[in-house]
Amino acid sequence: MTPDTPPKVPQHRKLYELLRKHIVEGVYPEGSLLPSENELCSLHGVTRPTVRQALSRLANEGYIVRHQGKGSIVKSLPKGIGILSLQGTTTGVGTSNLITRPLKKPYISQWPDNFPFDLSGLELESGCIILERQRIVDGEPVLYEVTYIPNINIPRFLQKNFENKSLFDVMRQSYNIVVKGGRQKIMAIPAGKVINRYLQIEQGKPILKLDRKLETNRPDYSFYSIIYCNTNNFYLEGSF
Amino acid sequence: MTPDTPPKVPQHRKLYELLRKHIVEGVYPEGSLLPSENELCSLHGVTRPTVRQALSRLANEGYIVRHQGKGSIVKSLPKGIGILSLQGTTTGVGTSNLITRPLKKPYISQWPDNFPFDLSGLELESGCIILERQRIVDGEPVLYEVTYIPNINIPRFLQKNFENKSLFDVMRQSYNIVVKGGRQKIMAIPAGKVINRYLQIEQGKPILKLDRKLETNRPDYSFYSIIYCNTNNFYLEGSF
DNA sequence: GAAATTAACTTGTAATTACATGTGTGATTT
DNA sequence: AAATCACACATGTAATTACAAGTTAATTTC
Repeated sequence: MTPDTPPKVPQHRKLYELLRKHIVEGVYPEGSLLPSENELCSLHGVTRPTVRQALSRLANEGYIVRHQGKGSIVKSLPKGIGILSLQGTTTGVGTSNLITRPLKKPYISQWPDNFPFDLSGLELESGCIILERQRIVDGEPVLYEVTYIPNINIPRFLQKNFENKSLFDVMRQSYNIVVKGGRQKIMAIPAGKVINRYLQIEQGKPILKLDRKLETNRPDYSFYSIIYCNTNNFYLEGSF
Repeated sequence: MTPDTPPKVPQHRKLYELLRKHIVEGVYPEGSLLPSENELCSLHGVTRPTVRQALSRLANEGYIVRHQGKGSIVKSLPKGIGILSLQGTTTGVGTSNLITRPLKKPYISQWPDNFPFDLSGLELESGCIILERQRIVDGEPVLYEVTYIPNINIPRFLQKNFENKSLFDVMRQSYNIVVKGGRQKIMAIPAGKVINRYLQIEQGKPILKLDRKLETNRPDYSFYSIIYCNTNNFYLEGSF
C-alpha cells in the first residue's frame, strides 16, 4: 500500500526532498544550473508556486543561489549543525587523530551544585546520568567534557555501549532523540587544580570553558555539558 | 515624488520589515499572537500570498513560530547570530546596560597579515572596510571587536551612520544583505599589550578570542570579525 | 451538568493568471 | 566584423480562488 504518498506529504516538500537529495548526491554538481522553474513544473506536474516554494527552502538552507534572469545555481554546502569540532591551529587535524576516551563508566547522580543552567522540577527530582570524557589529539589531552543527561524515560541507558559510538548516535538510534539546537555560554578562565588533572596544562594558563544546553526533539528534554578545552595548540571551531 | 515606494521595494519585504521592527521593539511581545493572515491582508491592503511571504521569512529567521489552526506566535529571540549576545554571570544584564562604541571612524584598508581565514582573489584585491568597536557593560569594557567588510559593491558605505544602528541593520536595510550563517574559531589566550589597551585587564589573564566568518545571502560575500572578550565578570552566550 | 457536536476561526496547500525585471542570444544594422 | 537591438527565457512580484486541516469555543444533546 501507500504507493508513493503514505500519509500526506505536500508536493512542494517532496520536490524539495528530491532536489536536495540530487544536489548532495551530485546529480546537479556544484556550480551547475538547476532546471528552470517552468521545466520543473512540467517535469513534476506541479505549478510554479509549488516549485518556487521548494526552491525557496533550498535557497534558504544554502543549497542553491537564485539569480533573476539566470536560474538557480547549485551551492551544496553542508552547513554543520552548530556542534563544535576541533581543529589544529597549524596543520589540519583529521578526525582520525582525535580519540574520545571515557574517563569512567557513566553513573547516576544528583545534579551538581551551582549548575550553570536552570533545571525544571522534573529534571531536578529525577537526577541525571553523568558521562566524563576526554578528547585526545596526537596524544595531547585537549578537551575534558562532562555531560549530564536527565534520567527521564531512557530505559537501559547504562547498559548501552559507548565504545565506538557517539553519544548522539546512541540517543538517536535507541530513543529517537536528536539535538535540534541549543544555547551555550563561553568564557576564558585560568586553569585550576581540577582541570589540570585532565588537561596537562600549567595552573593559571588560559582555558576555554563552555556550558552547553542541547535541546532535543523531545519536549522539555535537554542534555547539558560542561567542557574545558586547552586551546594552546588547537582551537574550537563551530558553524552556525 | 516617491509617495511611499522610493525605488522599488516589494510589498512583502516592507511588511516583513515592519513586523520585524514591531517584534523587536515589543509591540508584539514574546509569546503573543501576531494578527492573523487575513487581518494583515486588510490592514496593509495586500493579499494572502504576499502576507505569507513576509511571515515565511519571519518564521525562517526565528522571530515567529507558525501553528496551523492557531496563528503566528512571537518568539522574539534574535537568534543571536551564533554568539554576540552578552550576559552577566551574576545578575541578568539587560541590553540597556550594554553600549556599543565605535573606536574610530570606519576606514578602507588592506587586509591584515595573518588573517585567520582564507580570502578569495576578489576579496584580496578589493581591500576591506575596518570597523573597530568596543562594547561596554556597566562602564566596564568587555568586548573589543574588529570587523572586516569586503569593499565589494557596497556604494556609499562610509557615508552611512552607525551611531544608533547595528551594522547588521545597515547592511540589511541599505543593501539587502543578511547573515545566513558562518564559522567561528574560539580560543582562550592570555591578555597581551594590544588587548589590555581596550579591555582593562591585567596582562596574562585569560581572554576569549573569536575569529568569525559571517556568510551572507549574497554569494561569496562574507563579513569577518575578530573579537576579544574579557569574560571575568561576563560571558558570551550564543544559541544555535 | 457533562460530553459530544458543530461552527467559526486559524494556517497549509495548490492551481491560475498577469505583468515586471534581469540575462543572454541571435539577427539586424552599421 | 563589430556594435546594436529585439526577442526569448529566466526569476520576481502580486492578485485571485479554492479547498484541506488543525484549533478553539459556543452550542447542542444526552
